[in-house]
Amino acid sequence: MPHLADRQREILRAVIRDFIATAQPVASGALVRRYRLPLSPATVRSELATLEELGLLTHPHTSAGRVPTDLGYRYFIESLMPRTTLQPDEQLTVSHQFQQAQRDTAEWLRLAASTLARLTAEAAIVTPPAGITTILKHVEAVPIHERRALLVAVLEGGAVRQQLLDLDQPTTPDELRTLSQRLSDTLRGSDAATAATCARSERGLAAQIASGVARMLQEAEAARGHDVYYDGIQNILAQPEFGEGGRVREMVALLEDRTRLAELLPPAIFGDDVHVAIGAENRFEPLQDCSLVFGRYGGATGFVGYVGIVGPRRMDYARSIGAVRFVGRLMSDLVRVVEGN
Amino acid sequence: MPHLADRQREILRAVIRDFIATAQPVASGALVRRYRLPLSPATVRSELATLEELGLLTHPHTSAGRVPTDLGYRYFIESLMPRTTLQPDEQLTVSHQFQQAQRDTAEWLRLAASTLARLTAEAAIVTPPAGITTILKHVEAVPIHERRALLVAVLEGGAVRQQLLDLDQPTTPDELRTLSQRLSDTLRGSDAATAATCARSERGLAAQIASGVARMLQEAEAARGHDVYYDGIQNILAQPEFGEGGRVREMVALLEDRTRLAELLPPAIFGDDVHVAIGAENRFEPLQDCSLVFGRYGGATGFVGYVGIVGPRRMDYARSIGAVRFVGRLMSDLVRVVEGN
DNA sequence: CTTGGCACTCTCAGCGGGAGAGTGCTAATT
DNA sequence: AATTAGCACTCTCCCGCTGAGAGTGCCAAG
Repeated sequence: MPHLADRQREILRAVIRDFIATAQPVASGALVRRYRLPLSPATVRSELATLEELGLLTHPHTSAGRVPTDLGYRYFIESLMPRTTLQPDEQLTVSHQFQQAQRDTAEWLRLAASTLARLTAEAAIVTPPAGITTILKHVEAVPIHERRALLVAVLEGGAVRQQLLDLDQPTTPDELRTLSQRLSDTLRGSDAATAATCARSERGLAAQIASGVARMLQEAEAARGHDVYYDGIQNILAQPEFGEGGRVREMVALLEDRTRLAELLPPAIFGDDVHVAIGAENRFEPLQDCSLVFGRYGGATGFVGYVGIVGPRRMDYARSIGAVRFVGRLMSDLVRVVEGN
Repeated sequence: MPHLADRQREILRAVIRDFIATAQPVASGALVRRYRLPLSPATVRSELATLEELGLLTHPHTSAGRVPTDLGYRYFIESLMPRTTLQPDEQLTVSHQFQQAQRDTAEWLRLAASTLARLTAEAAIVTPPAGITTILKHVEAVPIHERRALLVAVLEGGAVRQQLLDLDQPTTPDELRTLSQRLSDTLRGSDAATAATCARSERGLAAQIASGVARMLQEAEAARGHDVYYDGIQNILAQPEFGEGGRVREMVALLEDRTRLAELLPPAIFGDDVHVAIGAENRFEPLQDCSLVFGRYGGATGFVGYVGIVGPRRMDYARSIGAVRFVGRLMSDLVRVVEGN
């Protein structure tokens, strides 16, 4: 990261601000006018040339204004940007909505995605908390008729999975109830492998139910890859840089392909704080013109999920980072509540 | 609906086929060449003029080819289009996927949307089966710690809702189990109102749980409006007629606004068969350039949901209708299975 | 080091013209 | 009476041109 004089920092900041606001290359004259710089356009021009040599800005063509490079944005984020939080009233509204949505895992994941999309005016992505969805807390067999039952598994963290089971032998509701109570106690705390082992040591109906549970847990593990929530595609379409051209379609295709999408957020988060990948810094070819702002959330016991947004490089990073951080924190709180602390 | 001579029908069919395939106005010469008509372009031109007078075709401008009107498409669908079904191998693949996804309501709704989007290359919309989600089949209180429990309600049709409950008094797992068993028996078959009445006749912990159930059922009723699944937005972006311009954004905004979206499909289905709304036939302003193909699905007991697609007016109606019909039938089968017949 | 001045470059919108595609009409043909 | 060939006419689309405008880069003066 190059070292800059104060005046250069000031000018770089102004260029990026302006470009974020207008999506147009920024001219020396416009900078002087709009930011009341006590300098002449010529002086600003020479500073701009220096910043360009340092790799922080570019030129679309000879006689156009300046545009930030990935490195320029990076510098901006690291050392020029104020650390902002959401407005108190926004915070209040959002956390209020979250409190109302505790009830249902799927519901609050969807809420998180739509809230984030609205707050940032970008596309938002949320993955469910992993780990939480693969350990059994309780199982129940609900009779449908004498040869069929609905198996309902409550997982650590409150997620619920269900599966129909055709029973080998006719069974009364009472039998089923007793049996599922015993199995629920036996299987509590199991993951898929443990449940499968247990199923082998049982026989008859009990074995059938236990292996049904094992299958559900296994599916729950496998489903993690497909289970991704997104919202705010319209916000991407509203960006002038994505207005036309086939690029948008590829981006949307990526967002709609949950299997690929699930791989987008997780990598490369070390610390606990929000992470930013600018332009070419992310590995996904269709997103080379985009930036990602993402973080992880989760409880004390290490069940973590990811939450983030995708938008143009030219993005209000201060606000985006603030929003992702805030929503991530709210989600962590909720996970902790569900974990029972 | 005007009456047409055989030759006119033939020509109209050819025009619509061609326009669906190419998205370009269709010229008389091109028709003769491509469809090997035993006529001269001049003859075809005069027939085209007749069809235009009848309101089945239009002209973008004087020296351009013909384009179908809404009425033209309507005539095509009613009397020119072959009734087609999906290829046997497609049917097999799709129904196989559906069988694997029985387990989870949310999962198969999502699957239905993505399957339909893939089959038709349009955007797909699916609503959950209503009714099914508002009558209780079973309730279970899972202890989290002594003052907190997770209430899990299994609804008719196998949907599951859940809610955290802070208990007024410390309770042992065994107490909780006994209690929830009794309440499950009492409340089976209730809707929100009945459960609320029952809650008033109980006291202490039982009252708390019962009113929790009532609240969940009520929320389930309210949530129906928000609970819509869509997929295939990328397919809309791929259509040449929607390539640019702000119209697409409005369309996507409509799809992403679940509250409005939920109102899109239900109206005006009388019979059991698939319904088509062409262009201005639907009430939604941003969708005036689109057609909807939608149907309802459901079980014998009258729990119905809607399933459909949105695409450009210029759409392969035969295939779309076939796909919607097929997926709708599969979903009806699944609902019936879950209902226990 | 800063600044005014100036030449130079590049984009963009607008204009005109020519090619091409396609129609509509009319008169000839079957 | 229906069909067809011929032809004039219309409209779009593409191409190249041009002038205006915006903005830079450089240089020489302050």
